[in-house]
Amino acid sequence: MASGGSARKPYHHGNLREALIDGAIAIIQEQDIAAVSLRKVARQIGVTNAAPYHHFANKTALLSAVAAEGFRVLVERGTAAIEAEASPRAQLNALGMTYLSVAIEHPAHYQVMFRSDLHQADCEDLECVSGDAFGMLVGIIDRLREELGAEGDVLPVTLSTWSMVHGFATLWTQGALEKKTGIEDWSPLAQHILRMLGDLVMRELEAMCPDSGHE
Amino acid sequence: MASGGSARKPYHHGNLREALIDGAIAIIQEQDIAAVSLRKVARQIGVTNAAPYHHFANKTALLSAVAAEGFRVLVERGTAAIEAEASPRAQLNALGMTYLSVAIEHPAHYQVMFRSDLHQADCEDLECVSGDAFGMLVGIIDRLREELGAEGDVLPVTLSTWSMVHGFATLWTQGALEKKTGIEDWSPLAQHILRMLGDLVMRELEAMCPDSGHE
DNA sequence: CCAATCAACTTACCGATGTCAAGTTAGTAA
DNA sequence: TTACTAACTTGACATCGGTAAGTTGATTGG
Repeated sequence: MASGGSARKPYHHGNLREALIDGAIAIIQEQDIAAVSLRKVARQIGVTNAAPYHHFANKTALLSAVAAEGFRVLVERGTAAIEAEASPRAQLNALGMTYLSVAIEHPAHYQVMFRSDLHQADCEDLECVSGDAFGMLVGIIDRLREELGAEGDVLPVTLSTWSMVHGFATLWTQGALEKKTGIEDWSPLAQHILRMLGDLVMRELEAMCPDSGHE
Repeated sequence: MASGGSARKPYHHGNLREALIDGAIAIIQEQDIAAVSLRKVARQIGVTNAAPYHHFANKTALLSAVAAEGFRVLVERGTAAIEAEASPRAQLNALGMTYLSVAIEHPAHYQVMFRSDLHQADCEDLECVSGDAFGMLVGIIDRLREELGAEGDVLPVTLSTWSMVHGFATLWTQGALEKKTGIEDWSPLAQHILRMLGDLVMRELEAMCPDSGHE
């Protein structure tokens, strides 16, 4: 939507929807989820209270869009990390570190992604792109299974992986780990944990091979 | 509630502090964190807007007390579960299931426990009792280490355990796992994951034994 | 028995928020 | 030019967290 190239502020913003998403993300990055209000975002853009309601049904709709944008970044960076590695095992590790980097570098944005109480009930876009993110992990585990010749349901292994990485991310971003352990740098600890996690996945999948001796 | 035996509502409530905590928990159980407001809690108890401020500095102080109460329940049930098992390995599994039961049976209360943005900055009571909860896990891992004769830093193993269980709890209570997998009953899946996690802990600790062959 | 004290509670208010109804503006298509 | 419509504004409502100042009533010292 153009609305003319004049320098004076036009009646129609021209790109309010994206501006609202960007504005909300900016507040989230610089401050907090609690600091986000529709009125403040609108004010910063130079538009009145009610203007956002012509682009988002309510606050949760805007935050759903913010969450979706976060998943989009996660998928983008995750895909790049996966493609940079050859073996599925290395890909799993790379995806884990990328996931944690995204989460810990943008803690508030990460929280919006997983606080379902902030989301609209049935936001197709969000469900789709979060599904894509989950799909990256599913894909790696599946390639690993093929490589090893494992048979059976890999869902529990997949979910345990997601759980551990997500748990570490949330505990760290909430400050719980730093407070309890005094550790300041998350990266070495994360590497250690991802190594253990990778071993777990490998062993579980190996145990699922027909010739492994286990049932 | 003491404050004289007359049936008429007395000016002094007599036990407002605990009534506020119980009222907030009730709203959290029946509805949502977002449904909790100081005014609504006060209203249900039959007291005015400003009354809670004589017992709690602000809303976060009340929610910190609510969170602490949650950790107290967790420690109580966790301790009972641990004492019901003989081997550290079984204790680890029992503590995991108890943790997940508490979290999933009271999802909103569990969120309050780990949403540090809802807590007061330096709530000694909360830090103390949440430390006790972490201590249960630390204790089990330590007994396991002694039993196996492992040497070295067990913190990474401990944190990976906490991460996985906490991650599963948060993903489940946010509805992410149910939505992504279609699984309705968390318990069998949790048992499977806790078994894998127990194996991970055992193997890592065994690898830390002086005679294990690994460095 | 009385007066002083003090914590517990109330009243009245402030600014901010999410949301809505109704009106206004400005592009666009006939 | 006219009609239509999406985008935006105005103004309002109920509710919220929080504060200042006043009121109540139990306790205590004399």
